[in-house]
Amino acid sequence: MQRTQFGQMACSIARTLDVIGEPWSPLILRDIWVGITRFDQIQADLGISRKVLAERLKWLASNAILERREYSATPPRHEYVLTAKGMELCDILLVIARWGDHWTAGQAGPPVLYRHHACGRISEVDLTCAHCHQPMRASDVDVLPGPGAAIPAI
Amino acid sequence: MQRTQFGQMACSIARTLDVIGEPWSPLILRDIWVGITRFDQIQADLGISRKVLAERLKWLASNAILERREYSATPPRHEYVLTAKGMELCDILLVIARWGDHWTAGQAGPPVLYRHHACGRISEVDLTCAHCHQPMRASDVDVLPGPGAAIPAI
DNA sequence: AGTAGATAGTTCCCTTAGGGAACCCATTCG
DNA sequence: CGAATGGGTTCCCTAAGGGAACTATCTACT
Repeated sequence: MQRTQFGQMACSIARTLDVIGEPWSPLILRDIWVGITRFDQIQADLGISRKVLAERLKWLASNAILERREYSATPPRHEYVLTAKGMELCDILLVIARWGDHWTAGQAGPPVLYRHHACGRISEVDLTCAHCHQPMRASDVDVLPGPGAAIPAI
Repeated sequence: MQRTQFGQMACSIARTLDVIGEPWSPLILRDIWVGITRFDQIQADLGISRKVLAERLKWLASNAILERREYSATPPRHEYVLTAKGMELCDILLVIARWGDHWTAGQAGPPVLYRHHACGRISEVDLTCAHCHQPMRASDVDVLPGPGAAIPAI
């Protein structure tokens, strides 16, 4: 398909999508996040083609999102674990899941719930301002060119 | 490519990706968010194929993310505006951009900055717990099956 | 009147990425 | 020994993305 590469754009969104923007990547990340860490487990859970799964895992590992770790030498067995960089990517999943819960769950209710370690309650994320701690949503901000703006694009 | 449809999975992440998971969709959303709202403007800004852009806009409009609005009758001219549902999707972009700023910006610095309306400062989002208002990151939660969990998947 | 330009797409062909099944190889279990 | 498990790789087929050309409508200029 000779797909356009996003990595060279002067845009943090495009550059992030270059890493996890391909179909399946976020779902693979989700599986590893919740503890589905082995090749065959992920393949069975998602129903993804083995070929595509192998490609994605290799790509994510080469971008330091995942680490391929041997947990048994004989027979050689591997699992994939998140790096710190990869764990921070999962923050995005939390926000994606919240939108899906709000807009696509229907009367059945959300498929999963999130329990917050700090307070022990079933909760959801709020987006707040790092400075004033008030809600900070997409509709609450102005977007301005920053120092890395080669071209005036986001 | 006979791509697998995510919409039927019992997973809010998969269902959200079914709406905006295809390549380009998040970047189209971003453009409209920051005020690039007309077909040719978006096409020029992103360098996307006109065919794919037309397909994406039609899909996003049919999913009530965007609205196609006539802003001039003679000649007939249209722009695309975000619905409330679409504006909430942009919250995801805010978090995606934060990750990109942290991990891909390099020494040039972030390409764009975000000014928070409430406090007027250049800031970034924090993810906090809706209950206890402490930080709530992907590493701070347990994932449990919820009422809509047909299959025990996230 | 004729022509150029802007807007918003649609149509065409070509290449390549994803799907799916089969295959491979090493080790361990019964 | 044969079967099962884990972790992939290889093959072919189809459909999705890229890119350029084409269409259509109205406005503005010469």
